[in-house]
Amino acid sequence: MDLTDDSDDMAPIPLSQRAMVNRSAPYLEGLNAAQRAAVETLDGPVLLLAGAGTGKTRALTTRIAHLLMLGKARPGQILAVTFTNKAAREMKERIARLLGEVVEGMPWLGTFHSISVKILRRHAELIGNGELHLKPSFTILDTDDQVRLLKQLISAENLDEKRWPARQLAHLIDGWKNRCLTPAKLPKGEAMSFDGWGGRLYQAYQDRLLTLNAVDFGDLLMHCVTMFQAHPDVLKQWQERFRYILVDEYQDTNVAQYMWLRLLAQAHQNICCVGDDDQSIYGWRGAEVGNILRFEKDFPGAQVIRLEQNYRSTPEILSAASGLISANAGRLGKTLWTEAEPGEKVRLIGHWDSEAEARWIGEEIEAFQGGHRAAIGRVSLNDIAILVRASHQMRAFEDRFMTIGLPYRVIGGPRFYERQEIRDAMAYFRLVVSPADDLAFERIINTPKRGLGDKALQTIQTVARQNGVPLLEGARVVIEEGHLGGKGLSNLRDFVAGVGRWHADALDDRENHVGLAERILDESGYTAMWQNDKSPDAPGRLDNLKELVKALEEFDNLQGFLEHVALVMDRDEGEAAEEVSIMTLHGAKGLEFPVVFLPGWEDGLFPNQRAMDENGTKGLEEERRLAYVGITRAERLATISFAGNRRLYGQWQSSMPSRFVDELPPEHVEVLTPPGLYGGGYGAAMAFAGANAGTDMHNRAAHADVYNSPGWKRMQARATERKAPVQRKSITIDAEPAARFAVGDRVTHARFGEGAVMGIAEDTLTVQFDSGGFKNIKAAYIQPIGGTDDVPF
DNA sequence: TCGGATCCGATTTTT
DNA sequence: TCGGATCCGA
Repeated sequence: MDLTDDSDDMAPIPLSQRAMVNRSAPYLEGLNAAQRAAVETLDGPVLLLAGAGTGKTRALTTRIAHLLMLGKARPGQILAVTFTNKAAREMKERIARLLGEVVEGMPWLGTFHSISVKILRRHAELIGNGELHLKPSFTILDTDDQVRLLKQLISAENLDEKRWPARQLAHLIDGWKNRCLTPAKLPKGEAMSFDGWGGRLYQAYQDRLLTLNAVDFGDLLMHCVTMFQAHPDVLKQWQERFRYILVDEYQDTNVAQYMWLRLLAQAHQNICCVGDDDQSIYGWRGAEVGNILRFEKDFPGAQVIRLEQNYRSTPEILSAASGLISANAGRLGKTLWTEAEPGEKVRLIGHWDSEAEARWIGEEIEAFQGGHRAAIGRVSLNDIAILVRASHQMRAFEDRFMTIGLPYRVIGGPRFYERQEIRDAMAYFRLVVSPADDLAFERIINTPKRGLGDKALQTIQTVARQNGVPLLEGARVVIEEGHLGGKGLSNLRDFVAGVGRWHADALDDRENHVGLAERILDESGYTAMWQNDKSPDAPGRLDNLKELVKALEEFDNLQGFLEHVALVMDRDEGEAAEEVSIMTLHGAKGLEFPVVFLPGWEDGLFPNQRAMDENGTKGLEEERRLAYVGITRAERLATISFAGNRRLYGQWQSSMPSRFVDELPPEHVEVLTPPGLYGGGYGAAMAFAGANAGTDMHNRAAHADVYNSPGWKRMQARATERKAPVQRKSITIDAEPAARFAVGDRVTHARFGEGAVMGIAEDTLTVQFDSGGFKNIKAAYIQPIGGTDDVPF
């Protein structure tokens, strides 16, 4: 990447184009009043509250086009931030379309991370710890490398991996960096995390990153913010550059991103944040709804524009979703409306078990294909989505659809660049391009098996450290000085010689990098490793490797490819075939489908038990927003379902319909009679009871009486005689101080059973359950044994 | 060093 | 149930 050339950023729009704008602005036609205001209120802070399906992306991209056309800013002076690469790509395409491909790209339209990288590369030397400084060529560590590095540091401190798992530490560090905090600045309770080792390991980790000239994802944002804070002159330069700032999905910003934005927006104050507090579903990874709620305080004089006309869904779907979300407190409040023709009510159906649920949905989809639903019209499989809360729910559908031969695609599985074989191959390329990449070296030194295990690696590491050189260099010394013997030695010699040879070839301009990549994989024996592998997925992996090599064609050299992959970890989504989409609710955000199935609405699964245990009312509300997101994905028909019994971890568990079912406004919901329950309540009830009796007798939850659940009663009542539904207030559990507990107390939890309190932090208890394992749970969900406190559970 | 046996734990996931 | 991490014997 060229670090100095700004000419592209600053290219003005050709005069002729601007002249055209003065005559007319065709892209403004067809916008409603609110959208138009969102586009034309250009100066000063703007908060755009855009409900689901209200044309937010259109408003946002038109706004950018308008800025350019009016000559308010050149492309290089507009900062537009998204959360995913996909969103950034889509925005670029839309802008190009609006402008008739006038503007050559938007250099500062991208994700928080990709933009931070561009900024950091120009000021890398300002980041450091006094002795060591980052170099502009720094590499970006992904989560996998991050964890491996932490593992090393943990064992270097002689800590037990079991008690202090690297993954958990990585998660903690992420959380700190999300908030631009170092362990020293953490609030009291948190500072002790990882048993007091957190701070020390954090320091060691950051130092190690500097030595490796690497940053992790969290650093990208945090370094930017700290750098801006420490160097006002640099900050000023960037503030002046970005005359207009736009932020998509503002409700998903975390504290670090919020600080980053505030710093950059301070000079011009032309910041337009677009978001929907009702669609904030990423609290668990650091998103702060508070950012959107206090926008007006942060930017005094901010204009708030609401986009409330929905263009996506039928009135029934919209009303059902609105009714549900109204149970949440502290919303900014929007009233979505639509001019769309009435359609079908949201359908609700209960099933005996998860298999029946999958079977029924499969049959429904087949019926659509047969064109049996005139009200909806012809539906292609691509128009249908099944949105689940947890990915383990997907299996039932995959199994069923496989048997009946219904084509489906699972969206969101392991990404292309996260697959083992791809990461291995990438490590080879990384090592060839930068021989000092120790993490890459460690990953592939014994892949394929070269008889170089832990012992050999340790020897190399020791020698490398003694000589102060990278591992590859250390390996050379090991060979020369003969610290290793036998087969390992000769294999190591071949490996080191190979890397040296490929490295030289990579520097040779005449060598084609695609051919080189192929040769690396062949000569190293990596391809052969999978060819000899008998497992059923080996052929697929070989295909993936071929695809990887093919992807290289689009780049000038290996270096450029690696730079791209570190940040843009996306793969092509084959849209060619007719397939039903199966994905998680989180994965469905921002998408829309004519027909949507929402299975698994059972208490414990959705709302998810753990979300409620760990975050109390807050967690429940986030689950409810997730339900809202789910329903609002549907354009014409939404079908919610729940199952009385579900196989979880190989055991049958029965559960009650979700409390969200009770919160749906009855007038917009049609209750369907489950297929197995024709012929009267008794037979059906017996079937249910039988299923319950057959489950684990020791599991108290298994005996929960499905028929006493309000959701179920209501279903029965309405299916037979259309009585007014039993209205139940949703259970709200206020965060309760943990004061009534002390460490060592015996306690009980509705799901996990009995245990002992091991730690207390604010209103959260760490409990070791007799069934094994620690859990962090809000005190409100825990009952002291022998106590009389009434816990609503 | 490597492979098979065994034990453990199990949301959501982008960059 | 199933995938992984870990343990242990050859």
